[in-house]
Amino acid sequence: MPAATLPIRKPPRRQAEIREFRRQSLLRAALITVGKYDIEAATVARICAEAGASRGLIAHYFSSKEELLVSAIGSLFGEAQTLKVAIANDATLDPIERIRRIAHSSFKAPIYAWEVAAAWQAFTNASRHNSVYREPIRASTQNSVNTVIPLFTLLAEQQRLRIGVNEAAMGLFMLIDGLWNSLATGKDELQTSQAISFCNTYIEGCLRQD
Amino acid sequence: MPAATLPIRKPPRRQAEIREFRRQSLLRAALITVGKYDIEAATVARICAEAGASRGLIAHYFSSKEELLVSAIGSLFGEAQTLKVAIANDATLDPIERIRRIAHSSFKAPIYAWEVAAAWQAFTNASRHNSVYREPIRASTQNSVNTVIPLFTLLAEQQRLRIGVNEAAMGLFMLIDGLWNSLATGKDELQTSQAISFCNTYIEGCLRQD
DNA sequence: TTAATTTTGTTGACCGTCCAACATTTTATG
DNA sequence: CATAAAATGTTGGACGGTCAACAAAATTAA
Repeated sequence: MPAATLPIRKPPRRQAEIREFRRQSLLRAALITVGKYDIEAATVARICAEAGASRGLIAHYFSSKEELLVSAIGSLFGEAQTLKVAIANDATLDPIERIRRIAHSSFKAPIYAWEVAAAWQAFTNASRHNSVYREPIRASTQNSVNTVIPLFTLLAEQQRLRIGVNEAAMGLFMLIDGLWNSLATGKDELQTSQAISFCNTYIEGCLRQD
Repeated sequence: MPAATLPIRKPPRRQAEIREFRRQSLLRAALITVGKYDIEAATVARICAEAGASRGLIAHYFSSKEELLVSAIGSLFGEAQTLKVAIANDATLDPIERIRRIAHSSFKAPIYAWEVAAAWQAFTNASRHNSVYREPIRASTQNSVNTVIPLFTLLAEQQRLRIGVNEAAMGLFMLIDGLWNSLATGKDELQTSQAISFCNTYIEGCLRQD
C-alpha cells in the first residue's frame, strides 16, 4: 500500500483561484483519507491535514463533513463516466475493443488508484446505512451499464453474442465490482493486469466462438 | 431490507447448555447487528440487545468486542466452507454441476441472508485497516478457490475448458464477490436468482462450445 | 498610487455527545 | 450461603460542529 500524498502545490494568490484550489484539495484529500482510514476514521482533522489546512476550514467550503464526502465521491464518478463515454463514442474502434477499453479504464490512471478503490469500497459499504451515498453509487453503475449496452447491441447485430445484451453488460460491471473489491482489500494479491485479463476473459466469454 | 430478528428460543436450563446457547446467540447477534448497522455502529449495547441480553454480558463470553466479531465472521466462513467441500465431494454429480451448486450455495440458505451479505461487506471493508479480519477473509476466498480447482481440472481433462483452471476458479469468486457486494447494498436491485444466472453464465463461458 | 475600509479566508480551542472498557451491584443457581 | 451469571453504574477518550479572533485579499477613497 503505497502512501499517496497529495501533490503539494503552492496555493495561488487570487481569491477566486484560492477558492477553487482549496475546494479541490479538500475533495481529493477526503477521497484519499477515506481510502486510507475508512469513513468513520476519516476525521475532519485528518482530512484537513491531508489537504494541508486546519480543522476549521472545512466549514468554509462545505456545510458538513458529509457534504464534503458526497461531493468527493460524486466528483470521482463524474470523471470516470466522462472517460467511459469518450471511449464509447470513439468510432475509430471496433465495438468489442471499445468495451474492452471501457472495462480497462477501471484499472488504470486517472481513475484507478489504490486509495480510490479503497474509498469506493468504504462508500459502498456506508451506502447501506447512509442514503446520501446510495444514489451516486447506484447511478454510477447504471450509467456504466447504459454506456456499454449500445456496444454490446452492435456486437449482437453481428450475431456474435451468446447471451443477452443487458446480462452481458451488467455481468461485466458485477465482475469489475468484485475485482475492485479484491484490489481495495488486497486480500487475493490481485494485480491490475490480472484484473484486466479477467475482464477480457469475461468479454470473450460473451462471444460466440468462431 | 426485511428485518431479520433472531429466532427466539427459550434458553435451556442446564448451565453448560446456557453457556453454549448464550455464546451462539451472541455470535449470531454480532453478525446480524454488524449487517444492520456496520461495525463501528454495532455497539456492544446493540449486539446484546439483538441477542436478548444486557450490555455487560459480553464480557463473560468474549474478552472484547473485537474478539466476538472475529469469532462471528470465522463461524460464518467455517460453515460456508464445510458446505462447499460437501458438494465438491459428491461424486454422484457431474463436475460442472458441482461447480454450479458450489456457486449457488453463496446465494441460498443457510449461507445467504441479506444481513449476512451486509456483514460480509462490512468486515471486508474493515479488513483494510484491521488485520484481525484480514486473515479469515483471505483464507475463505483461498479455500473456496482451492475447492473448485479440482473440479475445473476434471473438466479440463475432458477438453471442455477454454481458459486456465486457476483463472476460471478465481474469476468465479471475483464475480461472486461482486454479486454479494451488489446484494449487500441493494444498489442494482439484483435478485439472488439473477445472481445465480450470472454465475451459470460465467461457468458456461469457461467452457468450449460444442 | 497609497491609505482606509470591507470582505473573504484561516485558525485552534471549546462543548455536547457517544462509546468501549472497567467497576460495582443485583439476581440466579446448586 | 457461596459462587457464578447478569445487569447497571462510572470513566476517560475521541469525535464533529461552532465560534471568536486573526490574516490576507479586494474594494473604495483620496
